[in-house]
Amino acid sequence: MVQAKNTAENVADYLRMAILRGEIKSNEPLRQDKIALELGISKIPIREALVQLKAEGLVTLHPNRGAFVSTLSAAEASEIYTIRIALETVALEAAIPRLTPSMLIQAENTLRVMDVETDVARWTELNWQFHAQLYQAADMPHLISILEPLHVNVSRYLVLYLNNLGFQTTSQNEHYGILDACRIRNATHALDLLRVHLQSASTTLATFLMSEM
Amino acid sequence: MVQAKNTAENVADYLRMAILRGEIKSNEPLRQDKIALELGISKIPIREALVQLKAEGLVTLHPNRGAFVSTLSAAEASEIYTIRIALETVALEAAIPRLTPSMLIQAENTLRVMDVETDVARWTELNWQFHAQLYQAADMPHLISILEPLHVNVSRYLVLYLNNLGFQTTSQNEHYGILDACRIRNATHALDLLRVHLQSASTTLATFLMSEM
DNA sequence: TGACAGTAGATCGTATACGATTATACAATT
DNA sequence: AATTGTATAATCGTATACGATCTACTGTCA
Repeated sequence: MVQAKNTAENVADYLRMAILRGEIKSNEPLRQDKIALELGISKIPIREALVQLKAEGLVTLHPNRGAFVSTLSAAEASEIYTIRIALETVALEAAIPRLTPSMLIQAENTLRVMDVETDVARWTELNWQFHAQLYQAADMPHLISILEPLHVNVSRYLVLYLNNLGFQTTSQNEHYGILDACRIRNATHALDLLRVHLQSASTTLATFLMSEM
Repeated sequence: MVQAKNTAENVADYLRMAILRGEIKSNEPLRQDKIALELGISKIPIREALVQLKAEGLVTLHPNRGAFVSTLSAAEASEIYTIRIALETVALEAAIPRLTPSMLIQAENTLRVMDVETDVARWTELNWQFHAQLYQAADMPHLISILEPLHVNVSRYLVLYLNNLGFQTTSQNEHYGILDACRIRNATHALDLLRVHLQSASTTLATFLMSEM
């Protein structure tokens, strides 16, 4: 059954996408009246959407002053990756013995699509899709629901420099390596590769964030 | 600066406490009109509070049907503890080299208060306070903000059987052990004790939840 | 000139009102 | 008896309206 979404959830999706695609930049205010006018609705569902986005870490709410797109400091980015490494290794470890052949094929298909995807925002979506497909087998929905916003929160910065470097190629090689290790059920190796994969993304992002500020 | 809270946040605090103290039981509906009448306010801030509590995992929202206090299955409880073990060991490891003497004394004071606390709801609050005091030194606010709702979400079940067993005594012994290991900066030992501590809480809770359902 | 008070406009926060959706009770039908 | 249909009540969702708060600007006074 597909849950019918109310207006607030649709607004949250709309704003999340706008933030992710960089259409609304860091520290920019999200004016309730303005968004309401834009979407042709009232402020009520927008306020609820903002509470939701606050929980995801995408916006910061200042009482009586409004909502602002949150900024990620280098320290915060590194903290998020530390959390991701801790949780994603747990997820992958639990997943590996449960991965079915069809799951592995689906994950590989995602990588194939990523190989030829040029839109960076879409590429980061697929990036999470690949990881999530593997973690799905762990059957830990709560863990996934914690990981997803963490991924979203850093990926909006990743898109800013993805074009420049050979990051995508390196990242893809690491992805194929992880997938191969999963296929032969070599958990130790898969976890090592995943740690290196996330760690390298972490340092790349931290370096980028420091150079910007 | 102490953030001035708006009505929605106060409502969230009020409802969270009511759920935690068992005044509103699992699966019970949270009627917007009823709560609004009770508190003498309108539904608008209540709806925002419910979105917040949904993010914390305390309530489940069904579109057009209302909000209900969420239930924890044995599987979900065990998943939450798996997440907590992964994250709390990371936090404690980062914290140990940074713990100051005054922090250690404050944590010990919390344990002393717990020794004589008879109200179980208050005891679980202090329990989290003890853990959080240690983790604070890690300087990882995002990690703490993920851990807190996880702790809150299981503690409302812990209070249901805390009275019966010798759980509190065992738990306190483990707490003092962890604190001692922190004091002598023996990270390996502290992490081992923490893992055992959480694991035993996990199995106790899982057993309890299965016997209830 | 610089600090401050006062005011106007922008924006937020929430009470009220009402249409939309869902639940309930009960009659009609098979 | 079980099922379907319908009226009614309960509840949710959101638009509108307005008071409260904040921001920016202006003019006053030292």
